[in-house]
Amino acid sequence: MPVPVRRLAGANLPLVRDHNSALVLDLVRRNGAISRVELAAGTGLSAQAITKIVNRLLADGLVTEAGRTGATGGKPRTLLRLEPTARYAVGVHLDRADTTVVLTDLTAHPVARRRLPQGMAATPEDALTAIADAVHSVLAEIPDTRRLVGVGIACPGPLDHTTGILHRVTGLPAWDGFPLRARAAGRFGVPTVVDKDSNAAALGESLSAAGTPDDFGYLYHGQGLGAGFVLGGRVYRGRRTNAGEFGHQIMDLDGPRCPCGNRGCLEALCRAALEAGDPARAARLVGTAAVNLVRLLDFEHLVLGGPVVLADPERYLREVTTTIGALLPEPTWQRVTVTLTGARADATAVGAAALILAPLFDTGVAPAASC
Amino acid sequence: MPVPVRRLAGANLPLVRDHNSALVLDLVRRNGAISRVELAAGTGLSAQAITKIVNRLLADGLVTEAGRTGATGGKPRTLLRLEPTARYAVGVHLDRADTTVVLTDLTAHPVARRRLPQGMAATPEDALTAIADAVHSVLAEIPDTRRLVGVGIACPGPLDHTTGILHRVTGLPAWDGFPLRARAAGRFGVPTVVDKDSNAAALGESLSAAGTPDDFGYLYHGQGLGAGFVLGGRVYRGRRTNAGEFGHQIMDLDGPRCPCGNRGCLEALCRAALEAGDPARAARLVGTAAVNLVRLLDFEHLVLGGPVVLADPERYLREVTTTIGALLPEPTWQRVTVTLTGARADATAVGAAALILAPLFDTGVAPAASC
DNA sequence: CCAGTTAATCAACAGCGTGTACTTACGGCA
DNA sequence: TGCCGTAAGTACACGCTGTTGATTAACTGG
Repeated sequence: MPVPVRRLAGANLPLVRDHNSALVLDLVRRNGAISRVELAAGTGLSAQAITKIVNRLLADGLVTEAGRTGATGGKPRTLLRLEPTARYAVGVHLDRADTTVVLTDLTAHPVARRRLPQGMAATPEDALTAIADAVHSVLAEIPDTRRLVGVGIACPGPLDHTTGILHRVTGLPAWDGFPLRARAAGRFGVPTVVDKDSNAAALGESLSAAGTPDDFGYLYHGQGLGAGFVLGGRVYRGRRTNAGEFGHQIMDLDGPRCPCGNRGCLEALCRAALEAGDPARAARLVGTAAVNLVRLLDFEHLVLGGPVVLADPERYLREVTTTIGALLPEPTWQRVTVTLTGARADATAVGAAALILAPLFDTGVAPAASC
Repeated sequence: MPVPVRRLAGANLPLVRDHNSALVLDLVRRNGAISRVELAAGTGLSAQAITKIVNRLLADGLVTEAGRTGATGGKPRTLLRLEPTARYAVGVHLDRADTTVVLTDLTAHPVARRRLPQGMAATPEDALTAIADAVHSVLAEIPDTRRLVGVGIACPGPLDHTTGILHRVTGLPAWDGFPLRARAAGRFGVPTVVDKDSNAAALGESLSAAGTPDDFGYLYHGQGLGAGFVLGGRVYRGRRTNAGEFGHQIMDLDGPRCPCGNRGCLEALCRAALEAGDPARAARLVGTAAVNLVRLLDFEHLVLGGPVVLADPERYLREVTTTIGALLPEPTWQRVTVTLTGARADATAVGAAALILAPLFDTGVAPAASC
């Protein structure tokens, strides 16, 4: 039988329910405290439907009633909030030199944290063992282990997010082809997801920062340079999870050779600047590449993170911001805002946890940006 | 009352129906001819649901039964096809120097075509009058005017797709702030949509070419250089319809000044190459910028269009392809395919019609790319 | 204390896909 | 020619969704 091209996407009643529940939960999350009336207006659903949905969420303990608004001549509105302790997620940032494990609550706020000296220099199995220990250690903070939604793992690419298999991680042949997701899931016994570090960090920013827009780019400057894109409120990974290859953007046709074989890659230029003791110039180069990015994807918001950024965050931010301001014309473009990642050094680990939390607020059915 | 952040997205029964109908219609479109069994497998819906949905589509005349497959020991499958004449759309490519108007059927194939000497050099009202005449002229080809879904208009940016208002079109102050969508809709009396030329062309490729993937980039090389992105089967426009600003990608930090004020913009480099009588070099420059694009968005497919490309399509295609091959490493990247736009000179006008047809195959509720 | 107003809920209902059972339509074989 | 096995496609009752229309809850103001 010829296999149809499109993957399953038929909608039925349970799916409608889950979608609307997630939609309401997402609205509660974004607004901090919100009334049923506003939920109805924000979703387009009737007040009656909101009542039913909220009752389900209350029964599940996901939201709680928290005070009421000042009345304006009628019954005051009851405010609803997320119950942070209703669910937890573990985020693992598996990096080259070390590993960070965090436990976050439903609001993606970290409540426990472990740092492991083992990174990807260790063998996969050794690293997994150390991670498993740390995961079990942080889980002691949870009142009821059943509240754990799952474990998210962020690590350097390339990798395949759908299968959770790592590919050719630079300089780490032992991890090439390692089925990280399957192995980790087997150890933890809970849903496990693997994603690129920059994707995770971007999603983490989306979930943990309050007013994060639906479209923005996360720029990670560490040993390498990567980017994570949130488009329409979701991580955009591309077909092979290769999206966000920021470091090898060709910025200078006659530039210096990069180990990748090409000339004038952003990463090669930045490295040269850093080795020359000029981090400000590296930041300006990233700013220039960011301008290209803004022009391509119409971003109005960028988030900066990673060790190089955090070495002197304010200066890095300043250099990037002024570069963008200098290279973009006034009219529309000037709306672009640039911020530093909220979770600082733990941003990627928190983002890894966000990989697990995000589906609670988005069941995979979303509105279009069409006419 | 504080307005909730998120726009309406609550799902109810009618929406489920429309979504599933569009989903089925999309599967029929993509596969050319497909059986109910395959529709069930492809959507995840039960055979009974497919029966109901297909019956609705048959009643509406959108699909027709067309033969059956060879039986394999049981009842043979009945094949379903789109009925091309069931719906029509008009596409208008309003360009600087001239205007192209096409009428397409449901499959986005052009069935009538008019070329107008008036472009955006004319006053908006004069141009609209000429367009309106052409639109009424092509509508004579339709058996029943009620089958017209609407009119799509593609023109150079910047513009706002949601409002249909043009902004600061370079060198055409008369059009600045012109509410094209509203004015055109008033004249035609049918749904009207306005979008950037490159966005329209990209969507047109998505709808008219058979095996177009869900994610690809359309590169337009004409008077300027623009790009249109189809991500997850939909045009990605960004918040202000500014996505796809490809011409002012900075490719050479020490390059020549561009009229935009910066140095080394792709457009400036290409223009210099063309003026030097070296179109091959221009194509290679575009190829280099395309490599950056592929790395950022993980594209496995690119489509080339626009006058400069079509001046010598095969050579342009060859130069771009070889450049990409030279700059991308073997392993994963090498899957990238590059093609020429199918509709050639009318590609943008056909794409404008596709803006109207696309919602028939996608109601705005779509699957996620999540775990 | 009651009228006016707004929030939230209760109750009956329409319509979606689903599950079970049935009909249709073909090939194979006697 | 007729029967059987197989697979496609359909009827019908059902569960569950959000919706519409009426009702109750909770506050302000006179």
